[in-house]
Amino acid sequence: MAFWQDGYEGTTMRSLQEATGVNGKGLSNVFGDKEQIFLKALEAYSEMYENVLNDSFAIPSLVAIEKFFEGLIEDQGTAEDPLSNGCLMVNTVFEIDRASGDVKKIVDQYRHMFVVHFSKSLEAANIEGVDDKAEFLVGMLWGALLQMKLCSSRAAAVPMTQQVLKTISSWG
Amino acid sequence: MAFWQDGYEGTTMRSLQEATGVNGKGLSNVFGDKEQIFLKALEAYSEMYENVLNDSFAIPSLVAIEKFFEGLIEDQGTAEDPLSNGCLMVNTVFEIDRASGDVKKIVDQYRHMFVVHFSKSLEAANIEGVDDKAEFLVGMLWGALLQMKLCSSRAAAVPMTQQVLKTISSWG
DNA sequence: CTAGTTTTACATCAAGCGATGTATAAATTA
DNA sequence: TAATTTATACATCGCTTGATGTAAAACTAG
Repeated sequence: MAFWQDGYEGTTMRSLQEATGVNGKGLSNVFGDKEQIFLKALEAYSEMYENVLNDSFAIPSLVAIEKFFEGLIEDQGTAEDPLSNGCLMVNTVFEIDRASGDVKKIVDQYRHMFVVHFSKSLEAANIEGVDDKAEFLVGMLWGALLQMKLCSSRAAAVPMTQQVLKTISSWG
Repeated sequence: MAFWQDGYEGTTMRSLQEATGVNGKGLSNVFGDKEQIFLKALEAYSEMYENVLNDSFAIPSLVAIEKFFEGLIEDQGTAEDPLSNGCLMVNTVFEIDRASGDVKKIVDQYRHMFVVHFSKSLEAANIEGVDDKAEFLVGMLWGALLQMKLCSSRAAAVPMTQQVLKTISSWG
């Protein structure tokens, strides 16, 4: 996705035309202006990760959480590799801070998606302080993503991820 | 600082003129082009935080680390409030990913600054696995910053920060 | 085959950008 | 005070952007 690679400002209508093969007039007629297209892209991204999380947390448990964080630092090498372009939602928050409420809303529900899955897994494991610990885990996720972004290296998040795994196992 | 508030792309030469009161020609003559001005701003920001950290970690200890994280979630309400505009360095990484090596270098040494201070404090407390734990703490810092940014609320980082404090005290 | 409609490719528009040139005002020095 | 240098205010340039208009091409229906 063009927005993922170049950001919102970095993506021009012309580059969108090249990337999609759809003509400029066609893009405008079907989707509307640039912001509308971007919102569609955000929604598509969110849905994609919703499917991924539904899969990872099909059986809510501590093991699911551990597997999730282990997966973070594994070299995926795919187009969806968070390292290559980062998380589109996180990128978006930083780029269009003052953006329309629509963007904020989509990002918020994206964040909430992680909180819910973490909470369910913690609950299933009969752990106390579910809400706080879920927030902690989400924070760790952001930390790992940022660490990888800052260092341009997936390995940079290994030490902190290992510490998280230790903490999680101390809960069980 | 204008770059802090509006980002690199969002800051125009004209807004810089208004903000500084310095004329456009003067800005160009003294600093050079826009990127040079931005690099100067980054360096100034880094130096500012260098002083803050030197102060906070004047006496390297676990207590210093704890105080640092407690300070994160306290309402500062100042112009340097990380919540208002976020961390300039983090913002920069997201905005100009493909930027010149100069930017990357400054951001890297900024990150390193935190690692060093955390490491020294952990060493002073005679804790094993200093390097990994320092990386963990830095990751937690990014996580807290991002959490605050995503939720537009300093309080949003409270649960995870408390968990970090628990983890730290478990080391001591 | 032809008339009507949709899709495509390209041109064009106003606006905003960074950068620079050009006169005027201020300051400094002899 | 007069001459020279420095600093300021404003205009302008070339470029890129998002958006839209226009004309040619492709497709569809009768």
